[in-house]
Amino acid sequence: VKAEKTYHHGDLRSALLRAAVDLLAERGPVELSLRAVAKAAGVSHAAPYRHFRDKSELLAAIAQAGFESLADAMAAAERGHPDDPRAQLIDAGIAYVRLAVRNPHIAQLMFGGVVEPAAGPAPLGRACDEAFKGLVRIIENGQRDGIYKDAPTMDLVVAAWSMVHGLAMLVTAGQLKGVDSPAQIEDLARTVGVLLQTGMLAPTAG
Amino acid sequence: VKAEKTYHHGDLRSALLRAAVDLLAERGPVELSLRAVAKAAGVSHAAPYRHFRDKSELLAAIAQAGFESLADAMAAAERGHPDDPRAQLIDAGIAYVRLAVRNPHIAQLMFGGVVEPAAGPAPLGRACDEAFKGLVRIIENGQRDGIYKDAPTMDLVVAAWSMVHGLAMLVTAGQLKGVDSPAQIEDLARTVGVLLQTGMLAPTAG
DNA sequence: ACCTGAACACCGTTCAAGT
DNA sequence: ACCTGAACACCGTTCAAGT
Repeated sequence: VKAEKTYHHGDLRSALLRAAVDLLAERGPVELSLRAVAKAAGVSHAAPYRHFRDKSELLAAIAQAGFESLADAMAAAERGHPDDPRAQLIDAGIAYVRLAVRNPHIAQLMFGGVVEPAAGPAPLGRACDEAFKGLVRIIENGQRDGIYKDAPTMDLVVAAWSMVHGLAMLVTAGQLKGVDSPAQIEDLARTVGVLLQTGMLAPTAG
Repeated sequence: VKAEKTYHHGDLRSALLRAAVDLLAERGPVELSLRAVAKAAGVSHAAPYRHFRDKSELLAAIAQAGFESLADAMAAAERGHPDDPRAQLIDAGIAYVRLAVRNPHIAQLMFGGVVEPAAGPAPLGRACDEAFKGLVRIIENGQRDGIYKDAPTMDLVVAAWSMVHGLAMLVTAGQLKGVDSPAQIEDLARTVGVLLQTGMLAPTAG
C-alpha cells in the first residue's frame, strides 16, 4: 500500500471505476468526463484507454458490477429461506429495491438506456442474465410447492420482476413523492409484494 | 411552407425538438450534441440557445412532451370504459406500455435519470403529476365501486404503477428476451395486469 | 506492459454584432 | 425579436514516445 514508484498505480482499473462512480453521482452520465475520471485517479487523460475502450465501456463496467450485486442479492434471498418461497420472493424484492435506493445512479445506469442492455459486451449481458435467473429460481420454487398459480412460469416471473423493478425505478427517479426514508421504502416494497401475491381485487368482488 | 426569407424558420423551437428526437434515437443522450441538432434544423450552433437554456433543458422538453402523452393516454383509458374501472386499469396499463415501446428512447429519457424528474423545471413536473393523477383516478373509481381491496389507495396506486412501469422499462431496455412484437408485448401487459388484480397465489394455497 | 504529452476534431456555452 | 460568427474552455480519442 505504499509502492507508488512505477508509474502510478497497482490497480488503476478499479481506481478509475471508483472515481467514475463518484463522478457519476455528482454529474450524471452525460456530464461525466473521462478526463475528469483520469484526473481524479491521478493519471493522464489517456491512461484510461489502457483499461477501457471508450467512455461507454467504462459506464458498462459500472453497470456490470451492479448486475453482479443484484445476482448476489437474489441468491442470498433464496438461501435465506430454504423452505419458504414466498419469503424468498418478498426478500428478493426488498433487496432489489434496497440496492437501487442505495445506488440510484448505478441503478439508472443499469436500466436507463445509457449503456446498452443484454445486447452489450458479453460480461454485462451475462451478469444481467444471472440476476434474472436468480428470480426465476425463486418463482420456480414456489410453483414446485404449489404455492403459486399454475400459470406459465415466465408470466409469473415477468409480473414479479416488473413490479419490483418498477418500484425501484420510480423510487430512484424520485417519482414517488413523500417516500424518502429507507424504512418507508422497504415497507412499501413489502406492501406491494403482498399485493402482488394476493391481488388487488376485493375478496367479495366478481 | 415556402417562406424561407427571414432568418430561417417559422417555428425553430419545434423543429429543434423534432431533430433532437431523431438524434436521440440514433445516438443516445450522451452522444447527442446540440450542435448536431442545430445543423439538422438548418441553423447555426448558437441558435438553439434562444429557445433552450442548455442541452439538458432541450432533453427535459422532450421528456415533458412524453409525460403529456402519457397523461392523455391515462385520461383516454378512463373515458373509454365509463362504468368499468377494471377495464380502465387494464387499458391504462396497455397504453402505458405501448407508448414506451413505441418511443423507447423517450421513455428512457423520462425515467432514466438523465433529466431530473419532478424536481426539474416546473412544466416537466406538472406534466408528470398529471399522468400520475390519471392513474390515481382510475384506482379511486375501482375502490368507490368496491372492486378493489379496502387498502390505502396509495398502496394500490403504487402497486399498479410499479407493475406497469416496470414492464414498460424492462421491455424498452431490451431486458425481456424473446419479447419483440407489439402484439406479444400487449398480451404480456394484459397477462401481468390480470395477475396483479387476482394475485399470484394459488386459490387453494394458505 | 503501462503510462505520458502533444495533437485533432468536436462540443457546450457566451457574446458582440448583424437584420 | 431572432439569428450568426468568432471565441474559449473543455472533451473523446489517437498515437508516437518514454520507462
